[in-house]
Amino acid sequence: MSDKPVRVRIAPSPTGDPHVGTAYVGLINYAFARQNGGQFILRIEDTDQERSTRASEQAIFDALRWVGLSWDEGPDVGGPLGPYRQSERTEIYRKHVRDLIDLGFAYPCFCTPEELNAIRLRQRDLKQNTGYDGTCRHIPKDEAIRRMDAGETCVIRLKVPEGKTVVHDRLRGDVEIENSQVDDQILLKSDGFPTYHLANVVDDHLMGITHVIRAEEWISSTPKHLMLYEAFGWEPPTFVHLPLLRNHDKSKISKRKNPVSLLYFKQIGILPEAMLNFLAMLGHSMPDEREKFTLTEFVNEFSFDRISLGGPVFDLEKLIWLNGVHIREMDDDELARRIVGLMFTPEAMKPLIPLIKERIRTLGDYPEHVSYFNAPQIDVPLIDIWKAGKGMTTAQIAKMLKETVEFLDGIREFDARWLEEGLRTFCEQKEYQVKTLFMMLRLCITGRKATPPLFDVFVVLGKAAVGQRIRAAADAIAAWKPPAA
RNA sequence: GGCCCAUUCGUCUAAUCGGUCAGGACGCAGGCCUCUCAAGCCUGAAGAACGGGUUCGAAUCCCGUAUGGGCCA
Repeated sequence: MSDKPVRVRIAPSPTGDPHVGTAYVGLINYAFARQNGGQFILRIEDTDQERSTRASEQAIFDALRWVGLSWDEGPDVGGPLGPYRQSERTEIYRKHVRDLIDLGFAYPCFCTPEELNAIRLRQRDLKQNTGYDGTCRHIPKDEAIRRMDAGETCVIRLKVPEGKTVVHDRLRGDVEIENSQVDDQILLKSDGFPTYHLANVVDDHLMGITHVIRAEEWISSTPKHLMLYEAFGWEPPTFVHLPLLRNHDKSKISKRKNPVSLLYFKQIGILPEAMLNFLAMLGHSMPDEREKFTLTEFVNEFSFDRISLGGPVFDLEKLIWLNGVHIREMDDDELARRIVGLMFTPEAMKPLIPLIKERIRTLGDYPEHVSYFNAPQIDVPLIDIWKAGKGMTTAQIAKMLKETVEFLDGIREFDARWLEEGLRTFCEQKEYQVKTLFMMLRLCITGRKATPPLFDVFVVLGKAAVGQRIRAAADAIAAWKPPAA
């Protein structure tokens, strides 16, 4: 290992809500950088033009700043080795791919989707490993370049050599993988955009990254990255593959089964320092086993040697407990400021006002009308939901609610008119009673029978919280027994 | 299905040179305190995936199996 100054990075994709996993991996990278007097870099991986948005990118900046992680270089703060947005670096990737072709480590592939599909089917029939069979590898280089320059549609693939590749992982030791297991990975897509693997390696090298600290899911693609370093003649960084955060059933953490949006945790009133503190306890422990600590303390004590490799389950209960500890130990004035900042700033209150204006008679009525907006969980009156079902079994109700969440997950725009129309159509198709479903949803997300218009409440609450609450209610009702008649 | 990673109470974890009644925390149960509810304090139930080895001695090292997970398809 060299004694170059430490430079690490996180590279989130700006799709959807800012993810708790980004904060987790960010925290470890941040701690390692700070501990070693190095730099922590934020790079935006927006090569998926379809799904990336500027709004999502901004939400990542905001969420990381909210938890208290700051970066030394990034799209918004600049830096000497930018640009830090991959969509602004496509020329760099194209040049490097050109070099790879010249050196014989990559080749253009003209196979059509139909041909690729045929290859896959044939391999499946023969019970071979699936993967590109290397047809276009054998096209002579000058012919291939001529066809490519003539504008024939193609992708550029990595020419995986024979042999095996050893990944030196800081936490797991040497991991050997046969190169025959590695596909001739696409490096550059036919639209001229790079894939993750290429962009990642090129950027990490050009940005002087010394340690790639990322989630375990990347370990099996590391051989591809190593081959690229080798092909370019670059020294690879140290790889550190962190355990993956898990749902309660141990699968990789996902929004279907767990709240994962940092926006959600903020909304229900998790303190940013508690959020970070909690994440720091997953897969890592302090030498004295203390559970409450600050970011600075974590930076001082963090060590790769104290990381445990079993994928930790994200336990919301414990997060809420820890948050309570932080609240109790907080200075009164500070706590007051935090509550005001969360609930009573003009910006935070504004969306709630139209919903309650015609329902309050004194200003003092305000709190009871908005109490469910920032609640971490709703005490769902199961008996009322059951009664609203008018004879439906709890299993039927749970099924209906789950289907509704799935429907909501797929909805394009989370806006009141759109939601109502969508759900009415949904009821028609499924032959559910509109009134019944709407009352149940009201009970699920607010715990009450009387509320402002349902879909206005949906919009203010946001997609993450709505999905979370309905899911929780569905689980609760499924496990509940109605009273005997 | 192929490859890879992992495996200590339900959950987060400790014990890093093999010797511990396997410790702590969340949650759960019971109790104390108390106008209620929290908080706080006390007590309790709860764990080494399984099978082989190595060793005087294994949670700890090795092998196999199982289970979970990830990636690719």
